[in-house]
Amino acid sequence: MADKHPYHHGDLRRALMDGALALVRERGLQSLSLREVASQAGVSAAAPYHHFADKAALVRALGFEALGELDRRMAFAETSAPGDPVERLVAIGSAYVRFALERPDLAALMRAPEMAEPAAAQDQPEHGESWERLVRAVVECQQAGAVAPGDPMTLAIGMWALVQGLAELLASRGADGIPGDPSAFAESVLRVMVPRATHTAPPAPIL
Amino acid sequence: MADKHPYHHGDLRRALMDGALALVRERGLQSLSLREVASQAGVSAAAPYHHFADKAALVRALGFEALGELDRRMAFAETSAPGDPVERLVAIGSAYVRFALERPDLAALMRAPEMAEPAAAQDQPEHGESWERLVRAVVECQQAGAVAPGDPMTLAIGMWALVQGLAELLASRGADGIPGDPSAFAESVLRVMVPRATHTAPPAPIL
DNA sequence: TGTACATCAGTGAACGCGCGTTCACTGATGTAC
DNA sequence: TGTACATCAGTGAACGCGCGTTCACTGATGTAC
Repeated sequence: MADKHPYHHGDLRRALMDGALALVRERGLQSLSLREVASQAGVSAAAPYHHFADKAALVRALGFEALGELDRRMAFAETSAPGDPVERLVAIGSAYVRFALERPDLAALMRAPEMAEPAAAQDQPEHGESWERLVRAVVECQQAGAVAPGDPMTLAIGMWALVQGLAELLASRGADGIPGDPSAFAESVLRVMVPRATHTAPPAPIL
Repeated sequence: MADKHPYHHGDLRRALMDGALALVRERGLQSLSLREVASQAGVSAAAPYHHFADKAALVRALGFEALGELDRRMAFAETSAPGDPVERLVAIGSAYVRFALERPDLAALMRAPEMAEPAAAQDQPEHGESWERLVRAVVECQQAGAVAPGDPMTLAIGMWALVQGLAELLASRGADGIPGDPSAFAESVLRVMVPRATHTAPPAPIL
């Protein structure tokens, strides 16, 4: 049991997933190779097939883990700023951007082509819980009169797209010409871009 | 000359680029293969090397063409709505989304990893002209008092991210649950998300 | 107008590579009696 | 406590594949005299 190379690995499935994650992190999802993952785990090229049906299954398993991690972060953001729905919306969006910047490996896996295949359909719908959190935040902003009225879906899709675009932009172009911390910058962009209510004035003395 | 298979192709460079474009369109950038492009053009696998230094050079050539096409579309959008800067901004953003939805092949090539390599640095900076057009439109909106004041770069990056995120979202998730034409939907999202001026009231009788 | 020759744009065969996956196998483990 | 046996999780060799790229080559073209 204290042997350095026991015949049975112990938790090869987990080791393969961790190794794959490291590989994606270092060299990108495109150059993820099942053989390399196996050899990095000190195991033959055939061994992974006792734990995953094929390479796509490994990628899918990682993708769902990534979705879970994103959701954990967004759930935490949802508890912030209990009194201010706009700040909460910003926090939720900001959590997405931070997630994508800190864990580009997970962000890539989450959006892997394998995740869109019918084989992945047995699990999570659409964006999972995270999407619902965002919609909820938008609706609460509208109820507080802080954000433009209208179809909340339209707004939520806009926010989702914004946040995803920001993540990609900041990740790829690095911090070219952007002052300070990229995710702080993203938050300030988010704050500006939240579609505030224009026609419904602040609940102060106007009329 | 009227021979079906003349020894010299005529314009092999162009034929290779067109073939590659078709391949990317059909099966994605990831499965673009130089050998297949060559054989599809009816030419040996070595022939492309008389026209491109390597595969990356082909991809880069296509990427720059894609940037050109995007810029052509954005330039056209810039001429619309001469009296209304917000509508012009929406039109420019909308042109990006339409481009990405109509020509996913070009959109992918434009963002290909090869475009970020130092070898591509001898050409276009950042996003080329297109980016300047967007900044210009944002500034004009601000000058007209129609859009939130503040650093125009922040706003422009927000719009760019939004538009890119929308394109990706609509392209990948198809039109799941989205009514009507995706690019029309994108335009309506854009219209809602343009950060209108809130504190500076419309230039009407207030004080 | 004709010929010599440099240049260009192809060919076809081969290189070495890493990949996902399959197969028959074997060593280790755990359970039933 | 000991033994028989089913099951599980590995091995190692091989399959066939398509890839980017290099090489020495040859056919076609165009130019100088």
